Amino acid sequence: MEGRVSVKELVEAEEKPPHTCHNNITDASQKNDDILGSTILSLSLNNQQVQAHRIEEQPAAQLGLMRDKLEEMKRENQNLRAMLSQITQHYAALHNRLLMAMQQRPQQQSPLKSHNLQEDNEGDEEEEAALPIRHFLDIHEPSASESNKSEGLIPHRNSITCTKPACEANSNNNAKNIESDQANPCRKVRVSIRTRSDLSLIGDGCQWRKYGQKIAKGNPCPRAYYRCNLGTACPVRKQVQRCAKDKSVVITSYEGKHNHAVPAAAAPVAAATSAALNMFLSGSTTSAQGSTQSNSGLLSCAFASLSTSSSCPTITLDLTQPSNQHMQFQMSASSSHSSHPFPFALDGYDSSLSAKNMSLVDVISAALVKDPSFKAALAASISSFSGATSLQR
DNA sequence: CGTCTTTGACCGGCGC
DNA sequence: GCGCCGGTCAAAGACG
Repeated sequence: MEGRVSVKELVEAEEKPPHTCHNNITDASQKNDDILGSTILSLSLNNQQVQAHRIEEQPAAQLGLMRDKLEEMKRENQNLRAMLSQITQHYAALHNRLLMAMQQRPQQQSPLKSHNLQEDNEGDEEEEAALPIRHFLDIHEPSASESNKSEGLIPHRNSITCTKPACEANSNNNAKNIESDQANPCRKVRVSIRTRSDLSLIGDGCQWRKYGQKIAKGNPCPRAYYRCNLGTACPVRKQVQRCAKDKSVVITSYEGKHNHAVPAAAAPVAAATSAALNMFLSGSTTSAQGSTQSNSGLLSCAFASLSTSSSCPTITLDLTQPSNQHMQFQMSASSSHSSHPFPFALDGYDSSLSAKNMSLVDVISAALVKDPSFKAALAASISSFSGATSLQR
């Protein structure tokens, strides 16, 4: 049924600006209207044919079937319209917040002033609501030493966070970093995908250029560094390393968001990572106003326990769990002891897929197609994750 | 010859 | 201040 909005379309829509998303759903709604029209037309044509040929058997049953289909499509149309209005509302709210943030930004040009301002305004909800970007920059507290060493994951450094008095002396350097990171805030969150594969590099549809390799401490397997080779100066980077504990497990970590159109083959992975980043960002802004939906208590607790050794937030999609035929979805802060499985399981996901050396695209596509709630759960968990991070402040 | 990979050097952050 | 470590750079080599 070409008028229906597929999971892939929704995922792609997530990456696009709200107005594009709006247009997509409007288009889909229009498509459904068209289909409704053509169905009614074919229904009447069928009726004419039925009358013309005087077919006595089955017309009633056939008519009833088509009426059912019509009703189903009407319901779907209503759902789409509801989604459309919801997205319109969300877009308006986000747009307002963006405008507020833009208005406030000129006041924080001096980083030292900004830092002091942050301290001075603790508890001032109105002020915090107006500074979503700084919220995002401040919530990440890297800890280089306590990283996810057992899994071969490394913390992402954040030169912005300034918690030590000595750090204030370097506020000029931090100013540069703040500027650069505001220009590229997407590198704050890492999306890590664990898959079981014999291949050294799992295809994900994108074109990568290797720019380095290191043997990290605590893991004899080398870690390879890749940079996205599509588009000009694409900020997306990826790290590939085998798990120290289980060498059949490949950990692929993505950082950043593509600044160009990704090939269709890479869309599922790009969408998963991009959606994670987008929702982390939007969740962060939402949490600034204290209205984050904290619908994942376990997850919030998991992150809340990280307050002492928090580091680069990592969203882990574990596609290696063969035991329960579920896809494990967890979020961590690059700290093995503090990462807890997220209580979401994707029913029907065949974990044997990953054992067949499928590409990440295949695995994630399968996951997204088999259960659309996967994406919804991803969104919800990220929202609560970012909500929890702001609560730590 | 152009592109990609390899690999040692370098840089910056962090802990002691 | 020093050493460790993760991340990045860039020259050299490999490959088609």
